[in-house]
Amino acid sequence: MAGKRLVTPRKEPSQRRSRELVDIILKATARVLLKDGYEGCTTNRVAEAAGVSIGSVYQYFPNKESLVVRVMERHQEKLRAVLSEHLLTLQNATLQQAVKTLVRAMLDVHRVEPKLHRVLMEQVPRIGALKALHAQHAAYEPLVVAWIESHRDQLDVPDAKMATWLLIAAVDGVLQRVFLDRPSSLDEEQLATELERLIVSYLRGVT
Amino acid sequence: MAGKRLVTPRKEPSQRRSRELVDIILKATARVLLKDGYEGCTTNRVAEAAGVSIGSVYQYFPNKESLVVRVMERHQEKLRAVLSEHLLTLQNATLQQAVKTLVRAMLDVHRVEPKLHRVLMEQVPRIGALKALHAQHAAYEPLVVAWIESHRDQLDVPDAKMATWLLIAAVDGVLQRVFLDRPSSLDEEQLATELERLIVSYLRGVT
DNA sequence: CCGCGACGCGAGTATTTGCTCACGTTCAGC
DNA sequence: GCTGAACGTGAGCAAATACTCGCGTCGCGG
Repeated sequence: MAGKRLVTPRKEPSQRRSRELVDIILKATARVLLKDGYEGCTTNRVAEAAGVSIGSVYQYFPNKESLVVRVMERHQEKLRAVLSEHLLTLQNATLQQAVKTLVRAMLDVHRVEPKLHRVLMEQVPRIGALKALHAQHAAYEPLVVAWIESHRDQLDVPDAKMATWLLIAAVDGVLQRVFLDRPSSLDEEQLATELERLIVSYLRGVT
Repeated sequence: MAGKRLVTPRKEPSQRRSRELVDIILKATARVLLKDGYEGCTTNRVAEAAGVSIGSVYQYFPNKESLVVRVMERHQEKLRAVLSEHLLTLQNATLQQAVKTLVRAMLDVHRVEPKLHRVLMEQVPRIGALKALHAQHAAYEPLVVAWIESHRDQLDVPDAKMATWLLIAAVDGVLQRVFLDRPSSLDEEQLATELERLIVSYLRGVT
């Protein structure tokens, strides 16, 4: 009988006023997350920050978790938009060019509302939405695999799937760290160059 | 006047019985973390799991956070022990050998109580202890930097510090991911080999 | 203009949480 | 064995939290 926790809205807003309300609530949630972190992000505080009654919040969100999940989803939609835009340009590019645009793309992705991104990555305990994030990453994998396989002659990669997984994990790990510690001494341009070197070296292989 | 939150014990256990008590409490905390996650890890539940009065918990721990912090610290002491042991062997090793032992070392590190490790990494919101972890990583950086610089003739690295930072971030990111998703299809031996390839390629450079 | 459903409100509730404190128990030194 | 300090207990408190519900308001089809 222990039903799962709902994260879907309990009522779909139909009139314009209510759709705006939902937007206001979500923006307030993001603000509270930034200001007070996840632990301090209570439903009452969100309602207050939104200038909205707590009852109104529960009209469209079944519980606290669903609020944060929706904020994450919205954020990731933006990220995906940015990434997709870049990915279009790498159809017929050289190895160097392709890697370059990919690295810049991922750096760009992390520049979308970096503070919110940081809080979401850093503080939000792993709620369901994180699986969605990994699933999204996984969605891009076949693209990269295909690209690698179509350039096999220039590369030295025994297992395209493995290489893809490894590269995505590595690059993502690096970016994660850059935007968590933000070592100010770190020049972003240099970082990009080195990341490119890392990827190209690995793909080209050595004897 | 808003004092910082204490994480140091409010009273040092002096007799043997009480020292054992502290140990029991910390082990119970770890168990509860595993079973109920961070959110579900309440002081009352920890006391119950330890078969100990809630009052006894507060005799040695000033608040809930300090419990988790101590668990993290203990865990990391173990990790550091494992890593240090491995690092001793790479004084005068070839590039290939050194990288190999390093990769194995880091894989080994993640095998110490992996379930606890996962919960700590995944669920524990970033409390003070995480900074300690990064500081610890940073502590090993100079070692690697020195090693790189002493092997400069065999390598192609413009900036040793940058390269070190990047490699540690990348490898750590990969391992993080391995032990979070645990894609069972992933052969650990193959992963180690590929990680070595990644590192060696980057350090050797390509034209 | 009317009526009804969607909308918005916020005081209030039930529960949970971290934590205290007054009191009983064990231990070490004499 | 006696004594005082260290230890251990758990009922219970103050505060916070997620969430409800009855009521007033708005807006759209007719």
